[in-house]
Amino acid sequence: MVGLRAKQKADREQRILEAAARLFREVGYERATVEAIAGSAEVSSGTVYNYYENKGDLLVAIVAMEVNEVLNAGEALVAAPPRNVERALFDLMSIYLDHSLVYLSKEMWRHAMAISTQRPETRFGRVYAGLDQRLAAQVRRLIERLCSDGLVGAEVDARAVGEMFFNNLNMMFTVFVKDERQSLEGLKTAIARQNRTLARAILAG
Amino acid sequence: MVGLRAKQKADREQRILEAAARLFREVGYERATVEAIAGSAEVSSGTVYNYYENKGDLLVAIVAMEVNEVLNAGEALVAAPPRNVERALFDLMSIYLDHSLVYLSKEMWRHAMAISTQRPETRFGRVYAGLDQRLAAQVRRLIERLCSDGLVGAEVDARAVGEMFFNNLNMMFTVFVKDERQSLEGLKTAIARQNRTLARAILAG
DNA sequence: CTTTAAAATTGAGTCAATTTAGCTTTCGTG
DNA sequence: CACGAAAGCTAAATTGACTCAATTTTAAAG
Repeated sequence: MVGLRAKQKADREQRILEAAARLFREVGYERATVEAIAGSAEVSSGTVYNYYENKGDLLVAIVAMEVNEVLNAGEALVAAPPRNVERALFDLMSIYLDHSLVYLSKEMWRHAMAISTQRPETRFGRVYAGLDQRLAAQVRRLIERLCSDGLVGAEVDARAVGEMFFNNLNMMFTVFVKDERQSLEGLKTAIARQNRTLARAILAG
Repeated sequence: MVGLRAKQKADREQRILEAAARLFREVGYERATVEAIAGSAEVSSGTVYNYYENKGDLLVAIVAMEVNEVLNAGEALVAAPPRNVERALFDLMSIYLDHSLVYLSKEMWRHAMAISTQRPETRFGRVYAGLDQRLAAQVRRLIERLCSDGLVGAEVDARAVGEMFFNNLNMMFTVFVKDERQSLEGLKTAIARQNRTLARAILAG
């Protein structure tokens, strides 16, 4: 990172992303036109497309920040999980959920999910799917860890069970962001109830 | 349904829907322009908007046909399920999945899912969510039925368990339609594996 | 300090969904 | 049957994401 060009480039890229993040939150993803984002970052709309393939890429950059933070926080928990299966699951999911609306509004999540579904083969789609997979893998590793700690029966198919917990979480979160009225607390309570049966079933002994 | 106007109206609506279904399949949802659909139905693009709020509404009309058929087929199974929990679940899910690509391509499913996520408050979003809920309810009722048949333990939280099976199915199906290479057989095998642990855990006795 | 080529920016233009304004057809009524 | 209103149609206008050819800026060499 030397030379005027490199500095200006990084600067502009940053300004564009900040402008997008602010406008997405203020007026929503759809009503934030690329023109307005460009104007707010003091560049032309064409320049936005030098840095980001399309409008959605601006969104995935924000989602990636969000998910990377919770993945890091989750890693600490997986390394030393509570010695109680239900509690460990609840704590990990709480890390994900409590952080989920810090950078992104529900509306932004909806658009991010929609684009990743609509265009799985684009950069956006692949990045988003990759983030999802890393979350799923983390849940799976928690189960595996509890298994090797002897809290979960050794005969349990940790992979299958981990996937099921994650898929259920993911779908519940999807329903959550589609409903502006639902609260995070309500969501967490519902998921805890759903997890209970399976969590108890896999207890060792 | 009397008078020239009413007849023409029904006729046009039908022609537009048929043209849309054909073009969506032939060239894909995105490349099927409203202009082309209108042309194929021998009306102007503005007329399409008299019958359907937007392009997505054409898609939801097709999805609704699809889902209603599997709901009916599923009802028969719930009324007299196999006397084996894993088998009953597998059979119900097979009804859903085996039928899933009859009217809709994967690409059409992706767009349907995306739009319902993006705009949950529109007619499309509400209709789609309603169909999802009816499917979820059917899975839940299967569990409840197996419970009252004595195959599933009476202490089991049938609602929570049913939701978990359905959410897992739904998320696996979402991943399936995002990947053109994945086969229906592969999907069914993966889901059966995931279901196994929970299905065995809720057995009576 | 020029020159030059590569890199970056710009904004006018394209494309497809949706909206609109005005015209045409149908229908009920006297 | 003729009239006015309502319903429905169409072509044209609008909108916003995205492209691209022309222009400007930068950095390196002489």
